[in-house]
Amino acid sequence: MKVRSIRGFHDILPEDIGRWHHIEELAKNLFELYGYSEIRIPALEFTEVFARGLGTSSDIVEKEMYTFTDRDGSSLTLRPEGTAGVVRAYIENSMYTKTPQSKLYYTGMMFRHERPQKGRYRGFYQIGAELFGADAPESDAELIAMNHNFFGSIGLSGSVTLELSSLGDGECKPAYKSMLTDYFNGHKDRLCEDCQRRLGTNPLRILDCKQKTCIEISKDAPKMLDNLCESCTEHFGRVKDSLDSIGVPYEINPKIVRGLDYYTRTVFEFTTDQLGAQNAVAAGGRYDGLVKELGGPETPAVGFAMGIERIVLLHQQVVPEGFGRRVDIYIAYLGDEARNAAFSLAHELRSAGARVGADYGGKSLKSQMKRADKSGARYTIIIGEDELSRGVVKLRDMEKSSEDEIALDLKSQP
RNA sequence: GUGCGCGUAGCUCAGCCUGGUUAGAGCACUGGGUUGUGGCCCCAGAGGCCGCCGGUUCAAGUCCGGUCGCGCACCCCA
Repeated sequence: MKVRSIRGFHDILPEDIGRWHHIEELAKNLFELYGYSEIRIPALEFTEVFARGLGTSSDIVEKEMYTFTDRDGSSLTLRPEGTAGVVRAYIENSMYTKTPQSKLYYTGMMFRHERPQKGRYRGFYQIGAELFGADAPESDAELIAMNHNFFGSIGLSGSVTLELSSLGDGECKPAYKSMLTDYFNGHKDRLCEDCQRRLGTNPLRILDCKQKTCIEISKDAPKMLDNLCESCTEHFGRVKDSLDSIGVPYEINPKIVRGLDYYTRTVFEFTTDQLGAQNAVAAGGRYDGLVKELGGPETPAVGFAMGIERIVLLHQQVVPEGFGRRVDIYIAYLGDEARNAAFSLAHELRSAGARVGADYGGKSLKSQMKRADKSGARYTIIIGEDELSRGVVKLRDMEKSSEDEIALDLKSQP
């Protein structure tokens, strides 16, 4: 029996890594442009960090966490998302005493024990950013704009849609929730099985149900956006105005339901219709209560996370070519003496900064040329006995199929 | 956790319905056609517990049952 990887976990192979690097580099550079710094935090935390952070009724905490007992009996969990751990680090390192605002970004693998499907893995990568200590709506807008610009920078503006809503704050959110529960209770017998259950757990999700009768019932349900308190209405209005003022397009979707319990006020998702059932490629929002919930001072915060696999998948569809790794020069040789020369020359060229490919397998020149072709090298240097005795090598331009002889030691810069 | 689909060469798949010689193709790989020149073409070669276990049968890649694995969808979510 061969060894194999765990279900839902996958390898990212060399042929794909160029695209990953491209996407990750653009994200990091962009985030730093906005003043964010990277923070690296553990993949493993005390279970409590997530249980308290995400809310015990959320599906993630209820049934999707990789939780196990450590040798001393404490309960540990592999992070299912990034925010709770960043908040823990923010509190533990008293970052609120250092600067009035903290702008942090992170990247790494997250773990959720779900049934895998297209664009969904049990071990998957996210890049996320969190802004602590800012309660102004313009901060929400700036963060969203940063996310929007990221999609622009990797050429996916046309493939994603920004959906925006507000969930209300500590006051109007619970009030709306009970209003909604009352409403759906009145139609309970007509709701689907799932929705009857949701009524008890999270009535907001009923609004997102795909069953025909549930959709019908939802049509006349009270809307969160009509029931925001005065300050939340004003906050949401200013978020929209700010986005308008810099031309970031969005669609209001009052049915956005985030999976984590900690969100307040602004929530948003960048969605696509090109990835099957997994339509969210990035999502986030404001979470003003979380820092306090985890034992820190009352601190407003807003953040988001992007699913890298999903973005890579989408990027592959939109920009299919051009991310293979290449070498600049391939060195082919004939004979033992020439092999020594090839070995030294490869070393020299690499010292000079060229990406050089060569294999010393003693294969035929034809075979070496094939490998040179596959390696994507623009030039192939051919060292034969003949040339060696004259102190020259052949430089073949693989695109033009032309050859020149150049001196072995004074390499002209190709 | 639920439903549906699929497991045959490194990869993509045909063959299964209607059981019957040595299980096929394309791509990739190796060698040759060209004593030292890539892509296109031609020739040859190598590469298979037909996922696994059991059942039916004279005979199973093919039919049946189970099991494991994978995929998609639901739930939920990045």
